[in-house]
Amino acid sequence: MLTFSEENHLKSIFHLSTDSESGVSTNSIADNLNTKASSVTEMLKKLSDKLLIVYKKYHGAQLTDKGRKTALNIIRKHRLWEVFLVDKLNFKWDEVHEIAEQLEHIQSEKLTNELDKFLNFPTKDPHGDPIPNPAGFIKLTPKLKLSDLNIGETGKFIGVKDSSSTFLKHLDKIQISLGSNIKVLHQEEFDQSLHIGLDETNLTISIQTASNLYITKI
Amino acid sequence: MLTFSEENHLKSIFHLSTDSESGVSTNSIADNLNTKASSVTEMLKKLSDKLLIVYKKYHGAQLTDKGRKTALNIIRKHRLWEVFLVDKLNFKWDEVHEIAEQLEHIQSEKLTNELDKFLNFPTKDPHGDPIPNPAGFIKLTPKLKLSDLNIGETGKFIGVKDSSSTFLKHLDKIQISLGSNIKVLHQEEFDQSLHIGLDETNLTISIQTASNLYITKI
DNA sequence: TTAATATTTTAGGTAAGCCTAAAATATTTT
DNA sequence: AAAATATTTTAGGCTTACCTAAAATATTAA
Repeated sequence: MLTFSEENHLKSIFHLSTDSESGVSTNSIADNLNTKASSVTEMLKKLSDKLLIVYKKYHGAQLTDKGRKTALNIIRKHRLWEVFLVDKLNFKWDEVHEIAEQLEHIQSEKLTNELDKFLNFPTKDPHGDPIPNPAGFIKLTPKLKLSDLNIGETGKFIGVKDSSSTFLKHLDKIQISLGSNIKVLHQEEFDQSLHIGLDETNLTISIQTASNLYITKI
Repeated sequence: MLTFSEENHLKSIFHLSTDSESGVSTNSIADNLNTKASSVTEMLKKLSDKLLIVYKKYHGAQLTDKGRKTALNIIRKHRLWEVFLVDKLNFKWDEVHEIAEQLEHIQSEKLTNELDKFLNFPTKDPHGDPIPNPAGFIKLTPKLKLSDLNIGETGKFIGVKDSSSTFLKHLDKIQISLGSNIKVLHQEEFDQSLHIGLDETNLTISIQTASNLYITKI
């Protein structure tokens, strides 16, 4: 049985691992969890003792198989609860993160699996992120951003990099939603903003927005 | 924002208050929460500082209005989640308590109220206990036990005193369920066990069982 | 390849929430 | 109403999870 703090550290290490291949740095975890490096060091020792990570002083942390499975189970719960909140309880996609952060720590394998069944075995959460299966398998899709496309190319919007409420509300406002097909028409030299085609309309989005949209090429 | 431990103490004081009118004793709270009297004393001071209870040294604790509202909100969440687990996720009534003990601490007023709506505003949990409304109002029914009936009287089974998994499974086994009409036919002198009529059949139940069944006279 | 800088760890401190044992107070019995 | 007993509080300790500041190590720049 892990504490909330231990679970949060594992989750953080998992998320930061996908970006960088080698060990996850103490500072990056501290930033991610809004805590201090010294606190993270302590926790890394503890997680290492529990065989959830491999930790070499001054060289960051990497999840063991056991640690990765544990992290994925927490992420599974987080994402299933998000689906529940949006599909069943009328929450908007920008309102669910904080609540799921709490719900992801509820311990009951039966609960998780019954919830999964009740929701009809969803494969993605409301932000387009894949939901791990009970065995800890997750279907990772290549992380191509809209800002990576060349002029003239079209992508299908499949997920967000930044899932903050602020960003999600911004997308709602400009009416970009999961599944939208987006064509890159032109890029401004001055500020790299992109003119895009979305359904029947054209609009301009900032490079900051574009680099937070995951897409697949069409 | 209260800690889990503070919430659990408030809940405990609420439950113990219904039995005894005056202050709830330190020891009874300690027993209820599987902790020690000295730990409870510390917590009572804290809750008193936060104006959630009135606490006089050596004379136990009583909830203030604020404390009672807080306790009832936790109980509301607990019971709504129990309904969710049984009605939507196929849990049995003896399996939900431990999970609801975790879920009751989730903080989100919107979540609680949307859950309530999703469940169609239930008034009772799976054990027959009333669910407080959002304002902290609860409909307390007089706690008459089956063992209080006289020979020949009939009662409708509306709730359990002991909601342990062991007891609930026992009721399942002898096929007594919420709403059953039970007629007291005869009492054994030797061990006070009761012969009862239930639907078309007769059976014998121990006095321990009978004194854990809440009923209303018919 | 040494010096400057950045990162990480260690050392030592705090608050919450638990504990045991001893002291203080209440209650019950004689 | 005093003695015996039970309950509650206080005192002092422990662990977890934080923190700051100083020391150690790694990385980058000159």
